[in-house]
Amino acid sequence: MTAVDTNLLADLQMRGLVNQMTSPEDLAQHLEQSRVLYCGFDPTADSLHIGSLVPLLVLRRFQQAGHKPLALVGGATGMIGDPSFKAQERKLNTVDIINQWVDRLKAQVSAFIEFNDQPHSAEVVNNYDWTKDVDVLTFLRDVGKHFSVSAMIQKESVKQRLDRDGEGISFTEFAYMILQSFDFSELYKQYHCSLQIGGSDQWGNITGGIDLTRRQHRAQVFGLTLPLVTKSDGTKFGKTESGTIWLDAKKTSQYAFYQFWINSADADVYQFLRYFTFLSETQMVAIEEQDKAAQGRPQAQGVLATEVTRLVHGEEGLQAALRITEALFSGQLSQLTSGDLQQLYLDGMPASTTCESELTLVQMLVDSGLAKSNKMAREFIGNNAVSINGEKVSDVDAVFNSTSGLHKEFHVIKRGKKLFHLLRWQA
RNA sequence: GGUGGGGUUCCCGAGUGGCCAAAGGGAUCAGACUGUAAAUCUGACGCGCAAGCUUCGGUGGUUCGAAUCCACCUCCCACCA
Repeated sequence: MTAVDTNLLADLQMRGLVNQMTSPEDLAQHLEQSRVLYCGFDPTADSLHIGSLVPLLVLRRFQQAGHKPLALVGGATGMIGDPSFKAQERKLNTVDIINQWVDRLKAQVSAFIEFNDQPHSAEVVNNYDWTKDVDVLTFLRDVGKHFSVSAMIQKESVKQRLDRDGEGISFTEFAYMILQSFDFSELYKQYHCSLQIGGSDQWGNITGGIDLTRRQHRAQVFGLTLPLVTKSDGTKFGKTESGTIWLDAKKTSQYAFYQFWINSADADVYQFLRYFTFLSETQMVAIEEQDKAAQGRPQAQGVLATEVTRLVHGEEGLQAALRITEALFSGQLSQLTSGDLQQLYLDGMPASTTCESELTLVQMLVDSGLAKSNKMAREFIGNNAVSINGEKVSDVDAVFNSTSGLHKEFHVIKRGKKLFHLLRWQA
């Protein structure tokens, strides 16, 4: 029997990672032995985003404490679409696309949990495997019969949708809850899985699964939900001006990822350390104390960005992000060597190459995506928001060519305080 | 299938023949102040240097002129069956 860390629940609570759980005392006792738990991830895009980071890391926390995590990829549920707390019915994606996404998610999810020869080695499962061959009649008789529609419409997760004027819900989405419940029951049967974790919006779906498992297998299983990550200013966590922060480095570079965390607000950063890092409570308290005592910029954002970037992108990814950050925010651009700039290019700094012999500043801004239109580009220049290689440029008609660049090859374009682009002239 | 109500610029939401590129709010962006914060203040926020051009679910029509009127289509919602 694997040794189990019985402090796990206390640690999760200290971190604020417990939103709700079913029968807390029984669960605490249940977790005194190594158990199997699962969390589902639906393929709603070709990558997970940082919204899934909390559950992924909690799976890891459970595994470190000696439990066996199952990462469920929703090949079946992803075809339906979870209506929980969604304001509108969603468009269905094609089967082909969903299947591609399933493969990507499998790979992504695997990076957060350990696969080894231990009894609590992680596994990735796909609910399509046990759903695809269930025919409608069997499903309705064996599964659907256990659900009461009047109970289902009482669930908070769909209630507001039903109450909301101008919106409705299709039977397809309404049935999602049943599918997810079936997963839990099935995983209990196959793996003796006795705990499901998920975001707070999953409470209704999880309790549905607990009920079904009890009815089908006369077994007590548990649910635990994690808090929704919120920001103190009320804006949505995980979005920036440039969009969603993805876990896939091809969609959000390590540098952009690192930058996201370093821009965390003071009011949020200490909570984020608890959510997203594995630092001990003493370490985190020490950081907070020191920041309070010190004047000026706190260190917490740096610690957070470093820890999370390393968790998601590994040591190499972190170093790449740090090199770019260092060069852009604390170094003198003009002192970078040609090699340094090459490295930034390789590290994934936003960059492009041009073959033109010369370009106006306006064109450079638009081509690099730093300005959406010529008009905006002009406005930025007029506002004194643009600099090239560290020098402010306020001339709307400015023109550049390769010889005006660093090492006759590179222009570092900066718009505003934080957005950079590396333009490289093709020889 | 029937009846009624809707689809406005990123979002919410005004606008029911010209004064409408379209109120207001939110989000977002830039500048100042700062710590690559917060708060605050200023400005921008369809495209175009401009003249002007392209938008209000789609297509056609009425009109000197349409987001606004008409026809058809399409999608959504509610109720009834």
